[in-house]
Amino acid sequence: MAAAVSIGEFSRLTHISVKALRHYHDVGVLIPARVDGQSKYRSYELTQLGDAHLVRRLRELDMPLDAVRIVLAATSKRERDDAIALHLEHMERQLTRTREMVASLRILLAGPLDDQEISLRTVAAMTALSISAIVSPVDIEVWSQRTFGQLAGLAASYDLAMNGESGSLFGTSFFEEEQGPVTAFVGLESMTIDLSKALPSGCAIEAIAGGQYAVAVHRGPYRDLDCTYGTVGSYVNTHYVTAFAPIRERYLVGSDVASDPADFRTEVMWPVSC
Amino acid sequence: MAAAVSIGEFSRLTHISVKALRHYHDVGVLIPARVDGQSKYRSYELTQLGDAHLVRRLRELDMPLDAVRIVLAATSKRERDDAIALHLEHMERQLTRTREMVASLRILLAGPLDDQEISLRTVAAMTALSISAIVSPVDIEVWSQRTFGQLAGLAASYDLAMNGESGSLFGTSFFEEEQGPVTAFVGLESMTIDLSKALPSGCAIEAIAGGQYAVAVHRGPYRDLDCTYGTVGSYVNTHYVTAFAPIRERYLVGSDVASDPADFRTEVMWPVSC
DNA sequence: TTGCTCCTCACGTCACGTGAGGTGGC
DNA sequence: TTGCTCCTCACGTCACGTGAGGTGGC
Repeated sequence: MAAAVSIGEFSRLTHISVKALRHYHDVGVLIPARVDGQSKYRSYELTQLGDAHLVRRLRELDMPLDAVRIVLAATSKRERDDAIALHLEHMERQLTRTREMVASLRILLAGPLDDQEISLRTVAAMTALSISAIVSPVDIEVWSQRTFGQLAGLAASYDLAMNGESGSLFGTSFFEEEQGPVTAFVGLESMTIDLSKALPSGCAIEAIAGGQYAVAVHRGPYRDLDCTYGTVGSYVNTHYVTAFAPIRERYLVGSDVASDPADFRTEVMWPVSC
Repeated sequence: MAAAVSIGEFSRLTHISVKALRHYHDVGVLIPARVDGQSKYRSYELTQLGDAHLVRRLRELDMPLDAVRIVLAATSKRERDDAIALHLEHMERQLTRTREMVASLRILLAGPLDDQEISLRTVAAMTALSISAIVSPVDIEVWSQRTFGQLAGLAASYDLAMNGESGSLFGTSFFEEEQGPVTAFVGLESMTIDLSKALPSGCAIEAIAGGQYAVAVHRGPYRDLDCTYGTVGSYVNTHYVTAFAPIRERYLVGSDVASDPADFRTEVMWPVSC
């Protein structure tokens, strides 16, 4: 039987506050070895120190308590390491995002971009291979990467000739409610399409509607798209009226051809009512 | 008079959710240019886009809304840049902390440290120059840096000969309640001390009590002190009883002599009841 | 007129922190 | 016996998100 200590002593041994320890007990992350039935005093065994030190580190890295509980519950060392590695990857992405945002902030503070050229364009309908889903802005970059990869793969395996166009449609709730319908599509050569093989669920061959759009080219990483949205949308709101249709992006230069996000070029297409 | 748009359109123009925009209105961060008296509909002017884009970036960088409000309220560009620079510095520290914690995690997962030698020591009282304050663990590193700098400066200007000892005392609430009394001290040569000049408030020449301690040397960054605390404290709890006295740290090798935290050496002194 | 947009509560989330008020153990 | 430690609520914090239930404008 290992030696047991009070919650206060355990706090000093782990550098975790007493309030936090009680909370970890409540949510089942660090359960005291014994709880006195009468006084409700908690006692911790010294063998729990390892877990506690791990919890402190994971929490410092902002791992959610649910994930921490899973790590501690892992029976094999391999399982545990995997769960942690997953979180570290998540943190990597976070760090990248932060770095990008700092860069983006510096650009914004440096002053407005050069006047962006805005043109009015009438776009015809197009046949395309598409995948749609409910996506939220925080996930959009990863989702797009994956989805355009899938689209290319599908087009190849179904022998569909792409016409080089690629774009996305965004339902308004994507912006207004932090999650909404997004359709990623690649245009197809207008040709007889063999659908003897059924497409996997979730993707479709469909007509992407045409319409009238105000268009500006966004240069740089996707993080800064809001500025170009502001420019194009301001223009439309000043001179025309926003039409009731999804906002559209058209990818001219993306990560498939440029390695540096600074070189990306994206057309922001804002629907205009005629 | 600039063109005005609805909250939904402003959301699409800024990539800020409608709920967030309403919240920013409530807390006075982004106030709509007009609010209809009857319908309570908010309208935003296109001139507010710049502020909104800035808010989005600052929030992505986790700047608190109170700070964001201050940035937007800044009248001069210089004032604004200063407020932002301050936050970026804060983020730098955050990133450093995260990197350190990842490293610390890897060490912890690599397995337990070599058996640490624990010795029992009776320490005599010592005359010291000290500064005390209520500090919380998140601030302790910065506070210690500053305070030991001050102590060295004071000792020099008051012609006090230091004996080379430096350490800190931690009240239990420092660990248990995430904030508590901390005393940083440097030992003085026992000599006649000239106190014709009064010491600045907050610091004192006092006797640091002696006592019996279990001691182990912690090697490496301060982030990992919890492990050594666990080792020493476990030892005491297994073989003795923790005494009612502050926990003490003694700095053998710190940032003044070593540039790499991996080379730091710190004695953790756990009070033992005799 | 129908839907869509917008509105205001009220409450939930996450990981604790902050007291208040009370008990147990040496 | 006195203080100290520990206990359990209940509520606060921060920045929104989640409905519910209702109104306004084209």
